[in-house]
Amino acid sequence: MASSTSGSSRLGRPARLSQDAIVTAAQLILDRAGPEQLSMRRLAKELSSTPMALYHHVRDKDELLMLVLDAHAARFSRPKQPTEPRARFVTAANLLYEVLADCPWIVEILASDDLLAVSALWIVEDILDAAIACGLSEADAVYAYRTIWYYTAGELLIRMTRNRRRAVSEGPSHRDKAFAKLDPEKYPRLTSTASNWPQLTERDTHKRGLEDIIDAIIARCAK
Amino acid sequence: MASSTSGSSRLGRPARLSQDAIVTAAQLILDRAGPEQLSMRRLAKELSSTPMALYHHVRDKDELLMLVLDAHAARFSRPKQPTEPRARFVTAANLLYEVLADCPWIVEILASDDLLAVSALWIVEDILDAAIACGLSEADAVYAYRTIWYYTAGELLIRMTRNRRRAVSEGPSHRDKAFAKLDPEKYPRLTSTASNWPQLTERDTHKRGLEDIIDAIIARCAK
DNA sequence: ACCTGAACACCGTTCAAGT
DNA sequence: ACCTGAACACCGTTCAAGT
Repeated sequence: MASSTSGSSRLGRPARLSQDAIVTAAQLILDRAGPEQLSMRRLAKELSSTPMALYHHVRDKDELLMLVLDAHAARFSRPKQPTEPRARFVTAANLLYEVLADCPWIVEILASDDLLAVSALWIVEDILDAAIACGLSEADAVYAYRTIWYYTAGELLIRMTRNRRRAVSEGPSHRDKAFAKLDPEKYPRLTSTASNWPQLTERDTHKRGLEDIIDAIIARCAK
Repeated sequence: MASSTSGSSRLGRPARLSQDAIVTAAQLILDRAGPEQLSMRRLAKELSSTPMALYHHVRDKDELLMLVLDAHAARFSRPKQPTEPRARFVTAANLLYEVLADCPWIVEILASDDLLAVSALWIVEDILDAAIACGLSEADAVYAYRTIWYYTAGELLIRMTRNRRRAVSEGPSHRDKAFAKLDPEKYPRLTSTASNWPQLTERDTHKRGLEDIIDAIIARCAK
């Protein structure tokens, strides 16, 4: 009875679904339609299956998101580190950002779990290692990592919500409208800097921020 | 026919609901039950009303959240600033954190809108002003504010999701389990710093991070 | 073991109607 | 003007049943 299908020498009939197929389909939805479009129901539809079939391969939605992050991080290979300690630190920290910057759905994971996909652990490892190479103690290295992580997560969060807004409504954003009716008497600084707020080169700016933070931590820990 | 109720000299009958009452009730739910418990339906129930009645006083849930943030920020009075520029900068930046640190529901707003509640504008104003007093250009002041804001938002986001986790399940967190089965060969730094990760004095640590960031930006912009 | 259909207990929001 | 009930178009997840 088994393996009546032509060519296949596997035992039993193949499962219609697999964790791999589910994760791949989820990534497709996230990339094409955004995180708010990813529901178990829609994912099932995309796979020509039923919502409940998914729960046979994945514990719940949180685990699914974690698996997606894992698959994403696995696509990045661990690069060779510069030898000069500070450059190594900056490179490692920037990589954390680069790995996450292109996936807007990451916020969904941030909001539901720690960021510790197994495939991404080497990023944390490299940052800690670079920090220690710069002369920081282990406790200071952890502190440095955390500062960098907060800065990065915050940037991602804000940028993603701005993108979401833009996608939803084409009109002026809440912030634009708020700026428009600022009282210059009460808020002179906000008024005069208004033209500086529309930001452009986000990636470069983030890297500059990282360098500032790293230099500050090195300087304080050295003295 | 009007004002047949004893004592009241108002015209017409009083509205059963008001924006104020709705916002107050929403704050109560957020403080007592957390952001994931705040739904229009539950809020209506708390007010002995129907979900749809709310929409007469509030455009949608996003606007409601914004109003809640506004009411929260309005409870803080603008403090006197120190005269010394750097101390002013640190104080102003730290205040941004203090205003937000006690409201775990803030993340819900971060994820849905810019943080520009009208009542909170003076915080941004003070940070910009302090930065300029430290000798930064207007463009650099905006950059400094943004760096501080990302750092703060990231900290809030991560801390809040950790609290949420803890509230849901009492068992060891995802991160604790991940640390437990780390391969020391592959991740020596992560392994040896593991004991440094359980963090305690978050508020002090955040302030230290702020000082580091501020010093770095001042230093780079000065040279 | 793997999958299905129906159901549970929710969401935010719209619409047409009531006073 | 203010409020209501019913409905629309969704969620994640559980349960009992099918092969």
